[in-house]
Amino acid sequence: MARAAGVSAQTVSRVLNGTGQVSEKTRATVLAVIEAQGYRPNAVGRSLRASRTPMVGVLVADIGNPFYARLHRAIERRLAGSGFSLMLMNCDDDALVERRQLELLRSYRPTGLVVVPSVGSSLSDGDLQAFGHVVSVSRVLEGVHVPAVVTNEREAVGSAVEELVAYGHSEIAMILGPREASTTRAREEGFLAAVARHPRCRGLVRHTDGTRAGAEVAAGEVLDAEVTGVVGFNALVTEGIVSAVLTSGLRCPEDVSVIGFTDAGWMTLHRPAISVIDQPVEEMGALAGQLLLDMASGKSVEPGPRVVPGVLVRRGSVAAPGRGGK
Amino acid sequence: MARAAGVSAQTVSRVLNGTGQVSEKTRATVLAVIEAQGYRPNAVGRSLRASRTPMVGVLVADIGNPFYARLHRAIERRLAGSGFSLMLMNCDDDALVERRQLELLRSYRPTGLVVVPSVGSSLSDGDLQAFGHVVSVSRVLEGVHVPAVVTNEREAVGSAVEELVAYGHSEIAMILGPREASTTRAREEGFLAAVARHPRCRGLVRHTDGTRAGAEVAAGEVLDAEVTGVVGFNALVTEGIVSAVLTSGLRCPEDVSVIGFTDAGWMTLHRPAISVIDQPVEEMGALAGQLLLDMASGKSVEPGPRVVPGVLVRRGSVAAPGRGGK
DNA sequence: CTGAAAGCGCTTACAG
DNA sequence: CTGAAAGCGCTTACAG
Repeated sequence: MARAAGVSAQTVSRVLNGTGQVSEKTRATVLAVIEAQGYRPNAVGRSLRASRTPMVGVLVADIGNPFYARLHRAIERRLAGSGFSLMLMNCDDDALVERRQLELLRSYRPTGLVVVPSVGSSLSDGDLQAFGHVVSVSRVLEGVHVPAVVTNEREAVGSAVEELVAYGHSEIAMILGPREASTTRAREEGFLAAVARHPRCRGLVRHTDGTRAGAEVAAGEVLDAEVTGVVGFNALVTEGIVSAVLTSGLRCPEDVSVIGFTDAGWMTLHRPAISVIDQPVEEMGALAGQLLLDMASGKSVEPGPRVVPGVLVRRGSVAAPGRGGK
Repeated sequence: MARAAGVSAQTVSRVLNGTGQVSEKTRATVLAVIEAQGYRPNAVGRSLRASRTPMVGVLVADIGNPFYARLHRAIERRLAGSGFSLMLMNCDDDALVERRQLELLRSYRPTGLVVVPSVGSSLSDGDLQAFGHVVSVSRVLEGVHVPAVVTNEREAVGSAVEELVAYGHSEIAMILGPREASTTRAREEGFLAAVARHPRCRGLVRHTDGTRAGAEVAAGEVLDAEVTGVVGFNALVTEGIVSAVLTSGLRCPEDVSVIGFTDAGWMTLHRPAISVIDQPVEEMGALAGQLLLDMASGKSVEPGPRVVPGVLVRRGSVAAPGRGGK
């Protein structure tokens, strides 16, 4: 390349990076040759020299979950034009796979990492410091000091409980995810705290593996227990709840009210449309991307959570409890 | 690292790669120091030397579409343990973004590329040869000679038509995606060919932008035209069709039968459950990964399509046409 | 069995 | 304004 233009490699480098002084004539020649040859600078050489790759790893628990797909897209959008590329990795919510994926990522010397820790993740500050800049999203790692982007889980779930109570429900349940997930604990606490605010109200809680099938079983049991309102842990669990309502022969919302967590396309398609606590995924991804850009540009960024509000979207799946009530 | 173990860099290299001869004693020392330091070889240095990065780019049209998320996961699974990492990129079905993403990817000198071309993609053989090994999936690029993994679109859509005809439908429609997509053309041909096999059958076809909103409008028009059976182009379009059926006040399957294309979780949740032509996404991803591994290992791989069968999954959304029929 | 030398493509001082 | 030199971390011959 440099030879074809009749100049040295570092002159090409100067033209490409806009550093140092280059005569207008030389610059034009170099740019012409670049164009003619379809030359593209080798990012590997550049990274070796810089000892950092302009790449941000994104490790999520389950790429099949639309929430994470939307999150990836939002981060990508925020980082567009910054020169960073994204390397998306999936760990199937397996702590061992997570560790293996991070090892692989680390070998590329990335500039940063956005991580949604797996359930039962054993990641420590020590593991993460090799990544330079780390932001965690949605789930929080115990004892790890990195900036985190999270939803106001407790308040958001609380607003779902208040909605059910306002409609007159007193026997309500929440179908949760795995005990080990920080989101499960936060949403459970929010649920129980909100229920406790209403003396006549009784709250039932079930933990599941977070799959549709698991949630369906748990929801079936809860419905047998004469509950009239059910809150879902996430979109998949909400699928399981709706499925259980259908197979139990109960009607929604006449017999059972349902509120989901995290919006999904099918929720507006279902009859009744499913009311839901929606998480601002785009905002969360953009914020995570911004935090990473700040850190990468040397700004000091405090560790700890950035809380983003979940919002109750009212549709048709909540009504006054009528089950056995007439 | 090498210094800490009291050996030269290339001895460490030999231990790490299992090449050449290393005494058992030296090997043990080196491994101990690697372990103690948490040393991880720098993939960048290795790639620079090899002039190829052990990385496979995966460029999809829309990461928010669960089909592509499942595809990515299947490719990842097939490539697990091969030493290749995946770099997932999204182009939002925009040919310009696609080109930009590929430029970025190219700067990393990846070993291969799996691409689902964007609608209206202008990619040529010339653009793609910089990637060494390329496999296209789902959509096919006109005039580009690479191995491709595709569904038997025509036959699969044909089987949906046959199903409707077998139930007695004669006025049927298909809501398609964008004209420029190869999948649209193939599915349209399959639809029209199957309809043509039945003289009493009339087939109506509508092109859309492939979004739920666009499909909803088109499906609404088609339902006004007294069609009794509708076939969807993909999962999102099928959402639009189901939504249009709901808002039109018609009942499925009593008034209108619906068959989707590409399975999605909500389809079993909807009442009636939606019958669908399912694509074997896992198989497609595994095959794409396999083709790439074959090419990377120097096997000669013929360009051209590998056809994988779509399968009709019968659920509850098809019945005999009753609309105005009694 | 092990090390010194060279080079992958780039950028950062340093000379001129 | 431009180039020769050095070095990022690795691996591939080549000596010993």
